[in-house]
Amino acid sequence: MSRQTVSNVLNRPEIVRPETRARVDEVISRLGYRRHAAARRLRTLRSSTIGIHLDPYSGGISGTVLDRFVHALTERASDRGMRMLVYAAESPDEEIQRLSELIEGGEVDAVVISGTFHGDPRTRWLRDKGVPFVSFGRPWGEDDVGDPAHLWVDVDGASGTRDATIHALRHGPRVGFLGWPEGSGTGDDRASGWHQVITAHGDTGSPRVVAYEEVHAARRAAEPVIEEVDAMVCASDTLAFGAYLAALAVGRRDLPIYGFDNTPVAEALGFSSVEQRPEEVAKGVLELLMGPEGSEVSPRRPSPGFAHVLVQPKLVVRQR
Amino acid sequence: MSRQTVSNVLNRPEIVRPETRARVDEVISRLGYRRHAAARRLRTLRSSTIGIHLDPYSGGISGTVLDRFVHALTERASDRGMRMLVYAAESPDEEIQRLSELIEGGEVDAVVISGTFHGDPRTRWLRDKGVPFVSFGRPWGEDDVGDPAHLWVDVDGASGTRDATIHALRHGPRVGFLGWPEGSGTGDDRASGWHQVITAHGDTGSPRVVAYEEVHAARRAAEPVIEEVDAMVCASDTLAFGAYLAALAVGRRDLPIYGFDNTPVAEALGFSSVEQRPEEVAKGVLELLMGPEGSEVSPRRPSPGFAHVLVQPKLVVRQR
DNA sequence: AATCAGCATTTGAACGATCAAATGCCATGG
DNA sequence: CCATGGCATTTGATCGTTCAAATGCTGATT
Repeated sequence: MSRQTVSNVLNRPEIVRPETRARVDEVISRLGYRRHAAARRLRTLRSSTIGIHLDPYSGGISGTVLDRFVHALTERASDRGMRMLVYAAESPDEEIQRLSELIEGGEVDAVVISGTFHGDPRTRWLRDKGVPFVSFGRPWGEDDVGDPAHLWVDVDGASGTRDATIHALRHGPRVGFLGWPEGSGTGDDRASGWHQVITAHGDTGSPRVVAYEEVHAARRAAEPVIEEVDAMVCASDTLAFGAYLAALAVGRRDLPIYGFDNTPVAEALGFSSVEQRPEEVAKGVLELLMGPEGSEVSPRRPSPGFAHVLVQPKLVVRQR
Repeated sequence: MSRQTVSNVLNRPEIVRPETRARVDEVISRLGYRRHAAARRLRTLRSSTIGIHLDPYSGGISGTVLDRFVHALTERASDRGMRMLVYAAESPDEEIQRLSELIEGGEVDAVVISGTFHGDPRTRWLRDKGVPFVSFGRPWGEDDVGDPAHLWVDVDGASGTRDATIHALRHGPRVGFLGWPEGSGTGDDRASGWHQVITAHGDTGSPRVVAYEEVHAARRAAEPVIEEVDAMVCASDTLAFGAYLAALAVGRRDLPIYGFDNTPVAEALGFSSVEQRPEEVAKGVLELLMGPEGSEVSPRRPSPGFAHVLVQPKLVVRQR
């Protein structure tokens, strides 16, 4: 029995005669043989590993979304014979440093980055190096959106707030919006969903207020409008938490509130929230990197139709 | 210039003549050379990688502790020239399956497991295989505690609730405790800290109630006692959240509450909480695996004094 | 001047797998 | 009976690094 036949049984079983294959399989399981990953990597020059950045802990309520995403990705990658290697970096520059160690050392075949912004140096660096990568989050720069060299997966925020707003209108015509200050791609996207539905409904006076991603800032922002609305749609669960406290303070315990991210807090306080579906995002990421079925990172193909995935979020309705 | 000299510059620079070293360094940075990780792993039979399990997302508020721990571990491992590989598994049996792939394939040199329990099959399997591992969390079986073959790092829960209770006594003598049903090592440990302080204080009537780790269960459990206490100490932020809602419901908005884990919710609601200090836990894990300074996983040494690390948590006091 | 110690550097082999090409085997057909 | 083709299996080379041992160099000692 030769090395190569064993190798064939493991990598291309269909070319080995069934009886030979069975014999090899038997010996493999009897001896408990496992092929050595490093030797395989050396020979194939593939690591079958995907790198992913762990954001610095920011302390936010919505931090769980990224963790759920990492988890989902780990599960799905495992199904495709891939491993996930995590790395930490505090700044984009440090991240490029880490990336270059990982890529040039052959430790990862591809990377997943998140929190991309317009003019992100990581994006440029990765593209220049020819490294396969996907970002969780749109680049939010007009030139990049149609660019098939930059693969991305994102959640359709506008669709989420649209659904929330439509549902909120059941409780009355005045549906307020509590969002982030203008200028962030994600924030403006979420605001637009509310705005579309409200204007389509002929409304002009529903209040819109803004606050930074912090519970008490959100509460203060919500207070002036909380008594005059029938429901509040918010850009995040953190903001929704603030709105909840504001409503409580004026005795409107049952004011319908809609958050975003469906965090444990939304569940605990019992307000509705838009679920980002990290599992779907993870699925999209792997499809972009490896194709619909593949078990290795495929070279970037330039078909614009398959460069992006926009996940439809799902409104989770809760009664209080 | 020979291969080996370059290798020496990278691995044992002190044995290379300084001028030669400088020349090699110059060429390395000029060519942007990086050694190929897989080849190194193959030759040394070390992967310089540590595996860590990602728990299935349970939706709890306190899930953030483990994520912070993973993050801290990733940062510190990187400082020591180590990488972190994450894997997912739904059950102990599946986890053993994953572990055996990773270990026997030479993908990891050591693993970190969490949530260990008495008679945990993972522990036994790892020990039988001779795999270096550390658990985050005590095994909670008497025979294992003194066993230097099972390295562990844990947070001193009793110390945390002790600090919280001592602080709570400033607000009055009746300090209640909201914990988990008896039988879990961690839960009983945290309860004991409160109990020690309360009895040392000569108290006999301070109420103790229990609930499962869920906000509304906690709220219902807290309701019957919430009016008769001067403060509440809780075994987790989830429980504390429930106590907070119970206090709010009876108009005791300012009742001092002490949680555990110092999650974003504690910060948002402004109650005190015991911080687990995941960074210290991560530091302890690496010290057990690699020694105080080393840059590779060291063979298990049998000195009982260095088999365990008990991290002192820190009470974060908040005013409302 | 020749020998030797001590250190710096180079050489040959090996880690365990896969790739590409060569070989062996069997049935078929001239 | 031997050549041919097609498929299954084996052989030789290689991936990039480090280990162990050999070699080369320098300066001090005999």
